[in-house]
Amino acid sequence: MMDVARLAGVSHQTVSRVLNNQANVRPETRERVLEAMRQLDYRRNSAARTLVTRRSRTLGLISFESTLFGPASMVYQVEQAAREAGYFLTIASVRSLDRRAVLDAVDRLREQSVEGIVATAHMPAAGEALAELPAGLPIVVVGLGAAAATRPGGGIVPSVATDNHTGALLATRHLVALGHKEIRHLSGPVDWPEAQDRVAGWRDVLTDAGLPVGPVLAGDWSARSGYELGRLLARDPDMTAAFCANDQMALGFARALHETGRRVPHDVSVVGFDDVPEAEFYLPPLTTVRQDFVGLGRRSLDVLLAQVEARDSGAAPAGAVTPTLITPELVVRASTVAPPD
Amino acid sequence: MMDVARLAGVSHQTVSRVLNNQANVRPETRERVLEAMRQLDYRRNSAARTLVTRRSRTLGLISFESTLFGPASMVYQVEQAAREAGYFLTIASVRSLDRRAVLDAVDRLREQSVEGIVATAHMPAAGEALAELPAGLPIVVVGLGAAAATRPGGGIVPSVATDNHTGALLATRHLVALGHKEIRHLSGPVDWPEAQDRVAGWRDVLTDAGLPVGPVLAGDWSARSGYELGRLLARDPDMTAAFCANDQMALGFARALHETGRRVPHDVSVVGFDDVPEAEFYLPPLTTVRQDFVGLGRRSLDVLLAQVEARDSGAAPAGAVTPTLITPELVVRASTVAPPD
DNA sequence: CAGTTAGTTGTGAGCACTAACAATCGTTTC
DNA sequence: GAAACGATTGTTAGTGCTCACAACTAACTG
Repeated sequence: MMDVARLAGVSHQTVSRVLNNQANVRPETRERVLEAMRQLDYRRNSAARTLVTRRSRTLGLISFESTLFGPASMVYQVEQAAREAGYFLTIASVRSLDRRAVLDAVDRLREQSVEGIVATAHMPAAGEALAELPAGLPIVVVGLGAAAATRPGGGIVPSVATDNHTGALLATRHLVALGHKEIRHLSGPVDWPEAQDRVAGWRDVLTDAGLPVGPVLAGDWSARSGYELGRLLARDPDMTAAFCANDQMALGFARALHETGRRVPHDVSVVGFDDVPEAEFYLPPLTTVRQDFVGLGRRSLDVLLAQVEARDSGAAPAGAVTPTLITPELVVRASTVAPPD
Repeated sequence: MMDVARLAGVSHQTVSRVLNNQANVRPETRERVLEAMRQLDYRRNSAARTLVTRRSRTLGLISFESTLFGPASMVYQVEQAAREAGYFLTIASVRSLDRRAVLDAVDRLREQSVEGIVATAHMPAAGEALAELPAGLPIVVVGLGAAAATRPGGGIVPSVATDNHTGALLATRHLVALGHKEIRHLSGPVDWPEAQDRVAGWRDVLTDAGLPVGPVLAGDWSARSGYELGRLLARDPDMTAAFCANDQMALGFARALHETGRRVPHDVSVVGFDDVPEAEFYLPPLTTVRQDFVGLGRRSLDVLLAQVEARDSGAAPAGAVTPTLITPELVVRASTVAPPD
């Protein structure tokens, strides 16, 4: 910085002013400084800046180590939104979602002095861990949904999620409307709030319609788990439709049905959840519930930045923040038809 | 830090020594300091540390904004490897792979004073952009493969990639061995080195076997592009097999064949590339070439850290680094059989 | 018992930057 | 024409940490 100042014939403070786009610098001086910067290929040392301003302009992302479409797109959405707001993004991935792993990740990010954290970590253990955090640290949890966690201060951990309950409603009602009576559900891991909300939505529709509610078979979001549950369920002669907790499980499920001689959709209708880009090209093309992952990412960053800025301007942290829910949308394709006869 | 020192009754320097696990601190003093840290929930200010040591202990990842399985798993692999080596990871995603976008991303990372960059950016424009970087900045490109870029200093941009040529060889030979004569190829975007290498492998096998080499149909890695090319190719009555540039394209391709009444694998055999977790559950389960994404991520970080450490210890940067290639593996499933009659 | 040594702890400077204040200059106002 | 003002630029201090070096302590040597 001194070098730039010397070359431009000004003081380092003027260089700083130019760097931060402050007013009150004569245009020609500004130009001289910019030219000097260009010549020296200067770029500011953000460590020094962070040190003195006490603002790192960095956000942290805690991401469950998953290559599923949802979490993966979240990374990019959040980074892009962060960049547009002038923040850097550091990531901390976690292999498992137990309390310890999540707290470790938070610690790593805190050491980096991030100004806020986006956590795409869903299990209750994760929620609890996050609730334990120092009250000052802005955070938003993606996907916690209705199961919002309360923090020691009494506030709620702000969260943004797809309205999974409504999504499940949409999917199940669609099957009911087609005339199905025996509608099964392949759920995600029972301790994930997302999975729970989808189970609840499915159950609510069946109960309202006076239809039998079968046992819930839980998988782990993977196609393999859908396949394995499918092999089990294929023995159930009454089933004419199934709502799967995500598209991958639906894929595995359809494959298992196919192997056991039951055709999709003629014998069994299948609905997924997510609408991954491939779902349209499955055989048959999958009816599914589309989540707005782009909106989820953007919205969560909005919520986070609101906290960051509130803290920065010394405002009291907003009290009870209600969880933000984003409504998903049913996409009807070829995997669902009326039941046979 | 001063607070900790005061509480433990030592100087700030002793606290620093404990913090950095330096020797020559009496065990009981160390314990006292650690206890004080715990009591105050102290964590070091990494900005100050970076400022004085001139080492940020942060690496940067430039990632093409893609939710494909490969790029997505790379993020986690790299983060994990970085963490284990004691580095933080900052990400900069790019929407498009033109020179400008890539250079912007590099700039953002440099402003963060990252010590090295992993770029999962593949197009020649990206390669060129990276080749222009200041010689001092450690970098590794994932996926550039044989098309290594040279830097102004004369060195080669170090790269780690799947051996795509060999992968294509494996896939195509498999089809030839089954007795196919008319083997088509659906490639990725022609300007991606990965796509080019796969095209070359396919062509080499056909030429060696004296089989006809049809036109190359280029897609964009998406299932949709596979589908669209499939609609076109379905009119080709001679075709009995196709090698697709990735699994998603293979999926779309199979769907198009199905729609036009040609059965996979009975009428047309299909091979993919990647072995995404779902490939095993496609209908039919997909024969494909498995890429070792875990190895790719780890290996690229090894290569990067070697440079970072060399620079740190003042060693001359290694001269001509040969690109590291990781050999993929053929996974035979149900989508390939001998041609009809 | 002085002199050396190794182990441990403390002191001062400086990293690159910004905030706060001080100084300069030309212009306006009365 | 002096005082006041606003715009621009400069000076100083301080951010939390590590490095280099200094200082102290206890043990050992001749």
